[in-house]
Amino acid sequence: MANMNSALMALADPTRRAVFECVGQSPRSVGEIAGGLPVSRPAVSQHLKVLKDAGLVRDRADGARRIYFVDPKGLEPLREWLDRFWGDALEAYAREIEKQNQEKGGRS
Amino acid sequence: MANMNSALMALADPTRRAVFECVGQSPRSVGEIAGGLPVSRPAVSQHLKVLKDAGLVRDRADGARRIYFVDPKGLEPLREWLDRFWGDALEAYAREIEKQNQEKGGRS
DNA sequence: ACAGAATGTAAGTGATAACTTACGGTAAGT
DNA sequence: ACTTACCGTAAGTTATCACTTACATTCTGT
Repeated sequence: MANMNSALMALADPTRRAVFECVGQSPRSVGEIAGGLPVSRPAVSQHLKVLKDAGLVRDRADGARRIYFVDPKGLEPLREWLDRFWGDALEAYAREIEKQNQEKGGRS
Repeated sequence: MANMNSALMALADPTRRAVFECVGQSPRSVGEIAGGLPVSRPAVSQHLKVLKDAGLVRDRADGARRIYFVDPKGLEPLREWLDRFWGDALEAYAREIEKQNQEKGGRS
């Protein structure tokens, strides 16, 4: 998929986000990632599959191992959505606070 | 809570994100929000509670109605995390691609 | 005071997701 | 060729989540 929805769903789970951040520090194998987390290796493998389907990570072969590394492109849709929403939210919030102040001052 | 984890979990659900974006366009009541979505009004109420606990929206009384509006502060932790991770990811990705090119060129 | 509107909450249900163990497949070393 | 290491996937279980209907509460207007 690799759209914003799949990226958000993938990053929502704390364990999976820990996997993502671990891979973000430096490219690592599945066993290395699982070694630093309180879950089994297959669990990490499944998390990596979700992250890969979301376009957040990619992998390459290294002998019998598989090295995973982050793909910044996967974060781009999320960044764009957040930036756009951020601007609108700031404006709307300013208008809302102004409205509340008017209500306070204008009451009988 | 109002940390990054709760914000991500709250925004992961498509319906709840639709509620969030609807409120983001302009402050609205619960009934107005539910009118534009294919779910019941109590469902919207529950989604708003999650968004409120995550610090993403706030509400004010308006007679018998409740007007909900976005709070940009709720998005701030998520923005900071994403910006920081974005920079690291770009560097790491550049190193990774460089390494892959070296492997290609350096093979016997 | 009463009727109606708007909302929050409780209870129950179906689906989904995260995790485990068990198994199959591929690559490296002896 | 055989063993070992590393990984992905299937099957099953448990918990959580999103949704619905039913009910309680608060506010407004008559």
